[in-house]
Amino acid sequence: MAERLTRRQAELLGWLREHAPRLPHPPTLDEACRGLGLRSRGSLHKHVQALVAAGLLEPMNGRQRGLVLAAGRRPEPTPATPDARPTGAVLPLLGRVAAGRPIEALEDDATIEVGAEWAGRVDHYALTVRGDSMIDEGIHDGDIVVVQHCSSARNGQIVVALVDGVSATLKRIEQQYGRVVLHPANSSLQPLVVEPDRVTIRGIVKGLIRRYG
Amino acid sequence: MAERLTRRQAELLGWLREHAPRLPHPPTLDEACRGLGLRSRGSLHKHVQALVAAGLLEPMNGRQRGLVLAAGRRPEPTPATPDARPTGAVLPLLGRVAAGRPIEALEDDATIEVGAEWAGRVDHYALTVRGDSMIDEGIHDGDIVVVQHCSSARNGQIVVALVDGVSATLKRIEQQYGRVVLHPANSSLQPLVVEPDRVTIRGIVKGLIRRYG
DNA sequence: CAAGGTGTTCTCCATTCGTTCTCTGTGCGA
DNA sequence: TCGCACAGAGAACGAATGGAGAACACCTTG
Repeated sequence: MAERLTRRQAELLGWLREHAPRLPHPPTLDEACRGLGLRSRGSLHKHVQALVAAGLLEPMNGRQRGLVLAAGRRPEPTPATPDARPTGAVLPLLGRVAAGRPIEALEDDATIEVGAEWAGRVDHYALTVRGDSMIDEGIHDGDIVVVQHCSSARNGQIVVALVDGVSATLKRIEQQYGRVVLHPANSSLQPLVVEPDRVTIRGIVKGLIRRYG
Repeated sequence: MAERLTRRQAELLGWLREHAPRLPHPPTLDEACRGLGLRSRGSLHKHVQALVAAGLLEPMNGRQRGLVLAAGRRPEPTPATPDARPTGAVLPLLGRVAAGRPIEALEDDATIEVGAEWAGRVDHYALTVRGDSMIDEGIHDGDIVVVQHCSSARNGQIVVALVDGVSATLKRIEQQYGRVVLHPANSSLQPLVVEPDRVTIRGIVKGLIRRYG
């Protein structure tokens, strides 16, 4: 029973975990074949049987569209990868940052799980990006940026900046003598030039996470 | 009793849940037939009986307009995903993908730690992006893309595509009848139009990770 | 009463889909 | 080199599913 999954079995399991929750009905073997790039139901069926035997799939018993993940009774925490338990980090997701508006607070204790490279960074937090003001930097609406809380920055860094205490924006910063230029990365927007004491830096963008549908 | 609903039974149930509350009377079998695109009362009736047997519909007992949802005693709790895994995941970092060149293999067992949203996705891997061919999509040189291993894609998705078995590229795919258009997201590059059998899809881009200095 | 609407049951049919089988190929270790 | 585990293709079979249509019983309405 403690059999190790083969590569293909693990791929099938991963595909099901990914797709099954979003499908209106459990998939057929043919659909799973297409999902995995197979052409033969029969081949896939062998992998299905192995997963059923491992307790990871419900027995199909001839039922059509019977490709259903076993109910969670089986702990079996993701075998497949014999990984060295790389605990990810949980950062607070503080809200949204957009051009021209303050950070909207999200419902409290929203969090996002990020890669382990951010583990232990207690001075980091995450924001959801609204708007396209940084699109030329590849920061799109809906992306999540990882921000290090920090009140100063080097020129060229992308910062969360408050102007006059409001209007949190994501901008590339350029600090010159006697003035600060906040560059949007969107050719249809103008740089903002303000006196240094009107600008508050709230953090430096250190990472970006995006998910595609 | 614990039988799973078939596709059609589930569709009928969904139709009833959507429409019944807005109708002045419970629908007749014929009305439900039209709603589901059926022509035969008899066929629909079989599905109705199955739902009655499952306790999801009130027994009609010959009553006219007797198609009534069973009283809400059956909440049918969306199984959802039983796992709330707060652990990060390790994906293999297979190499680099660029416009016009095959995937360069990296030294073996290079890995990257990603957020827990990718945990258990054994069919996912990561690639480092080289070049600017997708810059208008916000995918920059040096970014890391998370790719789901997959051999087919829907139009509009960003895929890792091989043309003639070589030249792994990151492109937005558009599959038309008899041809495939691979769109770079860079206004200085032209879309690539090829026959479907020359294109091999190696995966679908599902996520993006960037780190700023 | 007749007519039409409606639920019920039945038979017949087509397609989908799970299952099993054989055959092939590949990589790996003894 | 052989054997074995893994992987895939494809054919064939039968069960599950889904549908059409006819026939009938019951009811309401004119």
